Order: sequence, then C-alpha cells, then structure tokens
Amino acid sequence: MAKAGKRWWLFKSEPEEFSFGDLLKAPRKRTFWNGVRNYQARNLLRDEVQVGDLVLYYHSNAEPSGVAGIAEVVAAASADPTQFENGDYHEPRATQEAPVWFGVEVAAVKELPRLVALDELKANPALAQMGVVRKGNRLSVQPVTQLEFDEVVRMASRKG
DNA sequence: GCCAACGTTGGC
DNA sequence: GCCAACGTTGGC
Repeated sequence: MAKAGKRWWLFKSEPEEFSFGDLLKAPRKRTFWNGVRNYQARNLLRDEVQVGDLVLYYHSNAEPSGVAGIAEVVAAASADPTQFENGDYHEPRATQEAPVWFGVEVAAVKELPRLVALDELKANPALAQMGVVRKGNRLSVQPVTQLEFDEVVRMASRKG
C-alpha cells in the first residue's frame, strides 16, 4: 500500500442509519465503517484510505442531504465483520481467510457549524468536479481534493 | 413514492 | 463475453 500523503474523502451515510450525531455519541466518537457493498468503494477503503486521512461526513437520503461533519480515519482497512453474520450484509462467498468486504474505523473530528447542503455544493463552481454533485454518482466512498475539502469547511463557517 | 442512473447477475 | 433483466442508490 502506497504511503502517499494525507488524503481527503467523502463518506456517505444515511442519517437514519448512522448520522454524524450518532458518531459523536458513539464510544470514543468512533465507529467501524461497515456495510460497504460496492467494489469500487471497497477498493478505495482497502487500498487507498489511510490512517490520518480526513473525511467529509455526508448525509444521503436526508432532508436536506449534505455534509454534516468531519471525521478522521483512525484504523486502516480490516474485514467487515457483518459479512460473516446473518442479516442484510451477509456475504456467502466470504471466509475469514478471504474476506470480500472491508471497512475502516473513523472518529469524529468536529461537527460543522452548519450542514452544507447538496444544492449549495452544486451551486459552487469550485466544487464542480466533486463526485457527489454529479448526477448519478452513487459511490459511497469518494476521493475529494484538499481544495474541495477546505472549501466545504469554509462554506460551513458562512451563512447558507 | 417515483424513477434515472448505475451496478450486478445470469442465460446464452 | 454480451446484454437483458433485475436490484440498489439516492435525489427529488
């Protein structure tokens, strides 16, 4: 795994499942990012996401959808335990020796002063290349540039 | 709840 | 390996 510098990401979560507020309330403000069942997102988690990377915590399927907070990667990828359990996330092809799905551990860094809504992201020309503003992009783990990351944080400190 | 966009599955 | 059918995501 290449140890390039720090990277920046956007992780999507449905707040009804696990919101940024839930992360703040979690023990040590940490959680294991489980349930990713898309190969492209898995490959990013497994091969690219590193300890120390910063994450825009995005609420999807929300009213409104948008970036709610900042998290940090605190543990690199390991097997997603839910693939071995009965339930929605079960993966019959997975074995302990050859897991199929991976996740990382993230910790809350801070809640943004306000939620930066998707329509604001779309309206900002500086963010035109962000995956989340592009139609049909469903990837739940997306790389963002440092400039994009900083811009979203800056927007949160200003009035919507 | 609708449905566009996209990913996955499986027949051939 | 093609591609139609199906399932899922997620904005609206």
